[in-house]
Amino acid sequence: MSSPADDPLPPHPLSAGRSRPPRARRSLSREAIVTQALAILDAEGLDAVSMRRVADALGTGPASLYAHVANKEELLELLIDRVMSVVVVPPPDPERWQEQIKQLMRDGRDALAAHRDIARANMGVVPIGPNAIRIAEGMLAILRTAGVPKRVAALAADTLSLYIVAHAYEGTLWEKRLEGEGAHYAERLHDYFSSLPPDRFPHLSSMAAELIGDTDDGEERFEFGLDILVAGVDAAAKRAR
Amino acid sequence: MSSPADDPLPPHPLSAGRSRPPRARRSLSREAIVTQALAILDAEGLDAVSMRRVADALGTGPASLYAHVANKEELLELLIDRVMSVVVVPPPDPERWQEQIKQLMRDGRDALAAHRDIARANMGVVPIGPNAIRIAEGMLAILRTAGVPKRVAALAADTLSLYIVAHAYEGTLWEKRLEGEGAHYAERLHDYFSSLPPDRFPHLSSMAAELIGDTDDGEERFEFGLDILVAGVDAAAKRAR
DNA sequence: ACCTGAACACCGTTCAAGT
DNA sequence: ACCTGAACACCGTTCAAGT
Repeated sequence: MSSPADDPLPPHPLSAGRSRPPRARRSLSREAIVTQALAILDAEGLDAVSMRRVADALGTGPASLYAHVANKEELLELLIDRVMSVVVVPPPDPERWQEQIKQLMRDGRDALAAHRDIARANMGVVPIGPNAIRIAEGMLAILRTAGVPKRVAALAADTLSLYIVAHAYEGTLWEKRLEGEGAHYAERLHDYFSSLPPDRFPHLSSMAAELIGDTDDGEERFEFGLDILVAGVDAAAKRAR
Repeated sequence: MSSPADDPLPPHPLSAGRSRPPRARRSLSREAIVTQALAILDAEGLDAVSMRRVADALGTGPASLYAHVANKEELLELLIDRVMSVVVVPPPDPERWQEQIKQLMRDGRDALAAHRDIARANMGVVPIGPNAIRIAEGMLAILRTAGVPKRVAALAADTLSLYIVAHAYEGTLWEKRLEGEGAHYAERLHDYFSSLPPDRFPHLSSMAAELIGDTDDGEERFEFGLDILVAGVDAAAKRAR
């Protein structure tokens, strides 16, 4: 998960005697800090990504990071943008706009899901990094090219982004419960719903199976939301025209 | 914002000489702890709700709380359930199910919005308290009575709940930015989008006004999502039948 | 300009000891 | 059974001092 281009290299042997740049080697950089934060995120999860842990992994103290990032919030914004860099946006095709929107949303969800509970950090942030705006531009391009009015497209982009992040976050929570409380977590939840008094909770008690679903129905739940949202945007666009 | 019924009362004068219950007065209780946590939440926000602050406000140390709540997560779950207690669920009316769902979602959003950034805590939790299951039962009752199939109703309840919490949380973030960076935050964001190079970001740069909206268009954004989601559930239900 | 050690003001949780 | 003081192992951030 390391990004070799970001690692500081040892001095190149052929440049040994040559004139050095005026200031000594910069052992830290934004890139190196974000790369190290990503490694910790992937290995141990978001809670392990502290200024102290990142600094420690870089062989320095937490105060040193503040020469390169304003604070932890900025570090997390940079980390999110790094994670989002893998999402590619397609050239808009008005004939297939609904499928293009869905695929972009799946890709965004996958990018977040590939890095533990990074989605939790994304919840608390107005994403404004280079990749965030690149993806937002791509989503707006698909909607506008398909004839969705400006205001509807803007509202839709907002709602769709919210759904991606919220669903990715919900998925990590589910995983956390499963690993934390053993594989019987879903089973215990199912039993709890089933055991509710049917006179007061007729629906909850009889719908335990549907509410819990399989252990691995996150994909179906995500697609259900995708269908609903994209169909809703289509309807809103037609209404607005 | 205090709930007098939860405050420990001084000994009643008429009961002065009577036989006391076997153990000394219990100065702490779940109810008192949650009430104090709610007061701190309302006064200073979620970040101020720490075990130490709550204990301090109750005149004791943090360790004392652990006799009544398992950990901070449980305290936050109890707090969320307290906040949700104001939401009332209507008797299902199949003729008006879409409006009933929307109103229930507005009420849930309002309950969260009335207590600072409590929505952030709600993001990280599978709500299972008495009020959470009461509201879930009410939502499922509306959907099922209107003829929505079980599986669709279960998926819809999940997606709708996610939207309520995610939108409430997004709203608190916006407020935090506005108060933290002054009223010019929206203006600066608008200028940033406008200033993006139009050749690379034609849509973002030309849609700044639509994307930022008025300072107070949270209500419109929420209603937009409500329309889309409820219409989408209706379509999915019809497809499934 | 960049980096550092040390400190400040906090966290959640545990545990032995008290009543 | 309930409560407590003290400690453990952490946090993010600041600041004077170094180079």
